[in-house]
Amino acid sequence: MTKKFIAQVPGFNGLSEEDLGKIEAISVLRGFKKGETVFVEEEEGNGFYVVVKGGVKIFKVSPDGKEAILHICRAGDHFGQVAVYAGKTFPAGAETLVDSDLLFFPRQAFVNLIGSEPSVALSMLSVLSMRLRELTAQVESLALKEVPGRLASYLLYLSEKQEGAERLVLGSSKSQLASMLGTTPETLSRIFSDLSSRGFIRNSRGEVLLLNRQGLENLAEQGRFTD
Amino acid sequence: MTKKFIAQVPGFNGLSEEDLGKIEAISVLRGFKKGETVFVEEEEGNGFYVVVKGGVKIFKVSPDGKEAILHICRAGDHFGQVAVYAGKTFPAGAETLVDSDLLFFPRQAFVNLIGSEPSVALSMLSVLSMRLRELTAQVESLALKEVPGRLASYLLYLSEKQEGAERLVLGSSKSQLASMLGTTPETLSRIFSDLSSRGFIRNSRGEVLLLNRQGLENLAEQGRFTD
DNA sequence: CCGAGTTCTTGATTTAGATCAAGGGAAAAA
DNA sequence: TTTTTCCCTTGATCTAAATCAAGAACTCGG
Repeated sequence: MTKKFIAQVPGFNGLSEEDLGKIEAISVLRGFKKGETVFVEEEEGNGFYVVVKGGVKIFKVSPDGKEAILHICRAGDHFGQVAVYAGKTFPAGAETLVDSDLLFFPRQAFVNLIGSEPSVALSMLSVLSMRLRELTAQVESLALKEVPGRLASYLLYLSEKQEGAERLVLGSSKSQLASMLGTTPETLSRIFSDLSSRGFIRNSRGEVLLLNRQGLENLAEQGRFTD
Repeated sequence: MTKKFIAQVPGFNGLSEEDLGKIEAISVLRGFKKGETVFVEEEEGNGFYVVVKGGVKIFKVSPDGKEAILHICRAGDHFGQVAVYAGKTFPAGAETLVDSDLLFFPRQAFVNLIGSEPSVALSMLSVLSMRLRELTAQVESLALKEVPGRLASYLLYLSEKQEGAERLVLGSSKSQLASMLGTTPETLSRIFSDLSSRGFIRNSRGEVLLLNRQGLENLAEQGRFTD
């Protein structure tokens, strides 16, 4: 039953029936209510997770309570692997945004599996590499782009994830989005209305309509308005 | 001859003599002059590198010429692996900072090796995971800390890499350091003199003396001055 | 359908840091 | 040594974005 799901998870797809069976055998399904903590930063990690249903934010908090969201994981996304392969602690915290089902993979069992199934190892290397690519883009955004440029990049990224749709679902509150882009809700709100008045987007109830993709691409590329 | 070196590379150490021999067999040693391009962003990657001697900066550039340095690789560091395991292009550019010797590992040969040697696969997962942890810290710094906090974090990180020394070698120009911290040379210079006048550090010719580790740790943790 | 609690927007003000603009010093070349 | 070049520092100004402060608009439980 979960095997059918596992066969479609990025990083597990393309694996043999046999591999899938072994993966399923060691996995544990866990349900979480909205707002539950999956793990906290610095916690010892004895396994990693894959989202079956729902959403999980991966985040860091500063001593004065400000939050930086590193990633929002959706169905099919892996998280918490770093603690499995290196060090032992999670580099960030994880909390569900909505009621969610997660598959848990215990560390030792999964490491054993990798040891005997090179195809699984290669898949995991690929998953980690893609995450690395995304984090690289995030550092680039924060270091080189102004907030409007970061928002444009993010909207285009979302559109890509949603099959290139012009009408896209934000899937997170504006405040959370602000935390992902390294800014505040106030600033983000102003930039949304600026982009709207420029005719780049239209924005209503958690949905955004891309009206000028070219303009957004330019803004994302340049990192700021060029006029 | 390179085998001796390989045996000490993080990610390869701890492997059997046999594994090391196979790794050596597929590696190619390449020499680079200072300032040479190893690869450019978006280039197709047909392998990855390990620094034997020297230093390599991994960076992104914005259209208006500003540079964000993601990492400076030193002896023993791996780079360019993302292109081997996922996608095919390098997510950032790489250029030598000094005359450098690099070991190159061709994609297909290395993937084959991983397929037959699970221990190598686990080592690579560990290397990628550590990189992920570092990038996570970088995003946190950029999103949550002010420049003085980022500098403090970086100095402590360097000190750790240099066996906890109080006197540490920056190993890069102030301008490069500014690019690593997501700021400008002017701002960095001001912050160096501020930290000096507060008695936190002393600074001369590429060396920094940590005079108040507690103060720096506090600054790094808080992300800014608390007075 | 209504009220309580969020979350979002808009406005006024402040501020960290970028930018612009000269100097000053150390290293490399001559 | 002297000159050239590059990098670093210091100063003055400007600006993107944070912060502070109300309102307005959704959301949800009753």
